[in-house]
Amino acid sequence: MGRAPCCSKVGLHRGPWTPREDTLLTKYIEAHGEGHWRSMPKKAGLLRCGKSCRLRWMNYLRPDIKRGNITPDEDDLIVRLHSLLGNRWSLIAGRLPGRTDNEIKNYWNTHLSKKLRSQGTDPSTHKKLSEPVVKENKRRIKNQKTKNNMNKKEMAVKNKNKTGQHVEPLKPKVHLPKPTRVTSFLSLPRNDSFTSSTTSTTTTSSQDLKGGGGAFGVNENDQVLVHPWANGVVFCVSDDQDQVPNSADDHTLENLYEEYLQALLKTDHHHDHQNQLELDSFAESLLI
DNA sequence: AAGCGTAGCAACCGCGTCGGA
DNA sequence: GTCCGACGCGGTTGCTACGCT
Repeated sequence: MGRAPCCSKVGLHRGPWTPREDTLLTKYIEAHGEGHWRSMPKKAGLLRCGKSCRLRWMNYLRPDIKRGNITPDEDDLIVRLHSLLGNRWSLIAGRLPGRTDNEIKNYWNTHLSKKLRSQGTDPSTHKKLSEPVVKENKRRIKNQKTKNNMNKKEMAVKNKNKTGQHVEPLKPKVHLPKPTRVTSFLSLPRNDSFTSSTTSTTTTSSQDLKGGGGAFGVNENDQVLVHPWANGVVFCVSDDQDQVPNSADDHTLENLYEEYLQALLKTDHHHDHQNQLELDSFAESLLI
């Protein structure tokens, strides 16, 4: 089935957001909450399409967004999660509170893929390359052809407006969400966004719940412990074997990853065929 | 100093999926 | 069961900053 563009381009602003637009969007969402992106621009007095508003909010204006450099721990976790999940940026971002999928995707494309290549690892397969590739980036040549004639002063002004606000680099503080009890396996939320599942400041729409997953274990009351950062991986099969970290103080990112990996590959030493089936099943669970 | 090439990242685009009518 | 609006995701593009020659 054909699909119409998300919005009419006629009369709508495009390109970098102005501080005024940011303010309008922020105030509207603070007053009315997220969601209803399609109708939001009009109600908020913005000449933007809903998609653009959503993107701006999700990737830049959200109050819980963590700005600043990716830490080595985060860096390492991204690489490892990518080896498990592939280019599922939203899932990876869901494990890095305060980071957005766009940010992680950009970071991967600009830093990590090159870093892995320089280390002799294929960034897409995470397997060793026969020859390390140091240089890449073919597309830039094309971009040069599109460069305009704007002078330095104009460029500086435009770039300043691009972000609309000064952002202090913050030292990221990685923390884990607490488990959430739900009563049914079938009702497990699948939520990419850690924040939307662990805070009450924003409304969680049904669409929000479609996106992610949670680590869960079944207790004797047939309840489930959900960890939004673990996306469907079973961590606790009984109360006695509860390996779920309760706070960031208890576990480092390394431990988090190890548990994640162990749960994922817990049958690693069993039959390959069975193991593959379980991995396939896990992969499917990510897609549900 | 000027031009060129690259890095970095915000924003856009198109498609897939979900859920209600 | 079908249609369609809305949303979310991943890939890609556009633009500025900056380093190198």
